[in-house]
Amino acid sequence: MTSTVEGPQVENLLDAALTTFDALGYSATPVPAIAERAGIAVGSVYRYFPSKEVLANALYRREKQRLADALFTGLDVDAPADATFAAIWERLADFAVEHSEALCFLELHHHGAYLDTASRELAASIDAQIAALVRRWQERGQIRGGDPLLLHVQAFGGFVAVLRQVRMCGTPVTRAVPMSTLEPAWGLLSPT
Amino acid sequence: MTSTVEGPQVENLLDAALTTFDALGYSATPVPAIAERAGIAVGSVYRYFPSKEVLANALYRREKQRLADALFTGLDVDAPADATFAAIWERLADFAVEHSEALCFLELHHHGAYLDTASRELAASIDAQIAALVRRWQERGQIRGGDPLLLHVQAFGGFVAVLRQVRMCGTPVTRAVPMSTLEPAWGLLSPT
Amino acid sequence: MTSTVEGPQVENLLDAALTTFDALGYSATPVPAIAERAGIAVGSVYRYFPSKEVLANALYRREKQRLADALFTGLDVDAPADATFAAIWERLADFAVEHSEALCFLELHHHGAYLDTASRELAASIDAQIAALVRRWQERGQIRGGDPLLLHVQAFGGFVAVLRQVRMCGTPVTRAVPMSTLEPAWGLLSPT
Amino acid sequence: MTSTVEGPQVENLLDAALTTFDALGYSATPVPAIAERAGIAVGSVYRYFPSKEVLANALYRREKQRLADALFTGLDVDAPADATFAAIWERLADFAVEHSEALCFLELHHHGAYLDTASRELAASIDAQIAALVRRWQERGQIRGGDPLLLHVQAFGGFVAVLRQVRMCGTPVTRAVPMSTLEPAWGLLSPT
DNA sequence: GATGAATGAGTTTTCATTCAT
DNA sequence: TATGAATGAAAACTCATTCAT
Repeated sequence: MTSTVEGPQVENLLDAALTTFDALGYSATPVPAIAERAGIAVGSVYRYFPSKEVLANALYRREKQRLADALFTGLDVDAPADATFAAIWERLADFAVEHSEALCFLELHHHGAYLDTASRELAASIDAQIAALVRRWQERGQIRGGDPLLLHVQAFGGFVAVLRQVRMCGTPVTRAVPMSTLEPAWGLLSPT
Repeated sequence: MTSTVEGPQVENLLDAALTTFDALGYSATPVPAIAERAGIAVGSVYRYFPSKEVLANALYRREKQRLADALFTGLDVDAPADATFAAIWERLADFAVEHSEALCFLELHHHGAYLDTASRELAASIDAQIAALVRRWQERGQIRGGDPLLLHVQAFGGFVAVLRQVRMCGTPVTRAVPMSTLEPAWGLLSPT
Repeated sequence: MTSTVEGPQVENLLDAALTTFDALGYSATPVPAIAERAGIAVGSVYRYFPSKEVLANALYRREKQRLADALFTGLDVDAPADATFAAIWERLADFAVEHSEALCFLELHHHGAYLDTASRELAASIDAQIAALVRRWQERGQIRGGDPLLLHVQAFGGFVAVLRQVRMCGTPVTRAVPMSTLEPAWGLLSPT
Repeated sequence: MTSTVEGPQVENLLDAALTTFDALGYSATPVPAIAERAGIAVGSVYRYFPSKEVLANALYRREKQRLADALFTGLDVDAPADATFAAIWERLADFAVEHSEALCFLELHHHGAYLDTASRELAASIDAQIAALVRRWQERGQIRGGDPLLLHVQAFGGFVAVLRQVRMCGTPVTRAVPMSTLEPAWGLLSPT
């Protein structure tokens, strides 16, 4: 279990960090900018996290976990692949509308040099869960074959790429945009 | 036409910058690290580029153009969509084997705050060409409908995501890996 | 009104900057030298001023205003020219004893390329006030004719040149030295 | 005798240095800027002068000597003070029209930290000659008393201050402007 | 507990000077 | 002899982190 700081002030701080990291990137984000957005003093940031790096890791894990929860909590994994996949993708679309910053942050910083072991392990564990689900679908013959992890990565990577593209244009992210990727994504997975 | 610095020393410098930006990201890369990798003195970097930002933009444009050339030079755009698409994807796979750093750099920095107008315009122009090709396929009824640019972004984003995933594991990038994304990608595009 | 940074630490910093600029000149003065003399860290300089240039401008305005205040506050401008002029020159001599660095800094940097609009405007405004006084004396027939601004510049320039000469020799600046310029300066102005 | 580099290329180089130092100041002037203005390569500068400092000193001495020559060559020092002084001032005015950059350079860099012994000695020697002339006038009772060197400095400082003021405005320096300082300057010197 | 001024190591950039061609 | 690319020390400036209040 990774020790996790909690409390409303912390959430506020992580929210501010997310927005700022999303806008500027990890390295280009000054801690004072996070503090300012959070409405607290710079020094207070260090009351909650011992360093910028630890803060970023806590944020990464919060968002990664949030995303996993949003996608998989109460999901019927025994339903046919197409139904389950559609359900996941709708949840993903909702998440994208609510938390587009989080999705882009996770994707861009997935390979960040600052990620610590705990963050990498959480990411690996969640990815493994997804890969397991993909493998079940493959074993049932409901989707195409191939490395389950890479299939998931390809599908998800396409989704986030579209999200980033739309956000780049300044267009507000409505549900329709991410949902437009559902059918192509299913085409990516569905058996030949 | 954007003015471009040239010469072998410049290529060497851009190569070094590519590797370093790819490893650390733009903001986290100190100019001395680029110089060291290029085997020149820090001051010499500034003989070729007036700032780190301009250097990064020159690199972005070089790689973007290289990729476009690799994918589209001499491509038979009148062939059926599946054949042309397979041809593109094979070129993409070759490019990924040779220049995986370039692909990841382009994807990660596609929305970088430091990109200047010339870089953004080049990117937009190349993306527009690709979108035009996608639209032709749509008009011929050879692939599914939907926003051509977003379809391209989704397919391409999935490819790069897989590439990044593989590179993250430390696995050397063989041709087989990127080629494994061909069929899913075609599934993403092919009509229902 | 030009925004002005204030506070005792700022005064300390400006004092240190004055001494250092006076000794080395603006361009040859490294910011660390100012910080060291002020007894603070380099980074702290930038808490108060965003750049060396802004710092130098703030200093220029502080000294220009100080000088103007020292010379003209409560001055009886209705007295005969010779009396008023003598009063000014005595104040100038006192100022030279107390703030010889400031006088030399102002003179040497009067045409500095780094001076911003606000500084130039302040200088122009103060010079215009002085020129107006000179003109009054001319209209009363108490001094010679000619461009009032240039007359003032000639008289004042002579004063500062003497001050610089004396300082260059390492002689401490006593009141006698600047006062020795009073009669020649009045000769410069007095009617033929 | 100070060793002096000579030749047309050297003159050209010193001319370029003068213009650039006058515009930017010694410290803020890059050697490449001088070379560019001289129309030669940077490396060639070092063929004539071993360092920027030596170059600046050579320039200082050339201009100081030129000025002295212009003012005093063939001057009738036995004529009455007023006549001799007027002659000097006319020569000074001519010099100002032809070489305003040189006058300002000399004045501004008169106390420059980079001046070497030879330059300081030349300056001292020339100033001493002038002071001697002033003393002769005083002994003849043709001008006011006081320290002859400081009297000269005051008169000359006023002249250059006017010149700088006019140049700052961008006005071209016509002969009328410096000549307007003659009468005030004589007033400064003339006996009470 | 919160604050934000202070710190100084680290970053980008400049430029006097050298030297291979 | 002239060149101008290369060098690297030093300058301006940033920012993660600390700590007195």
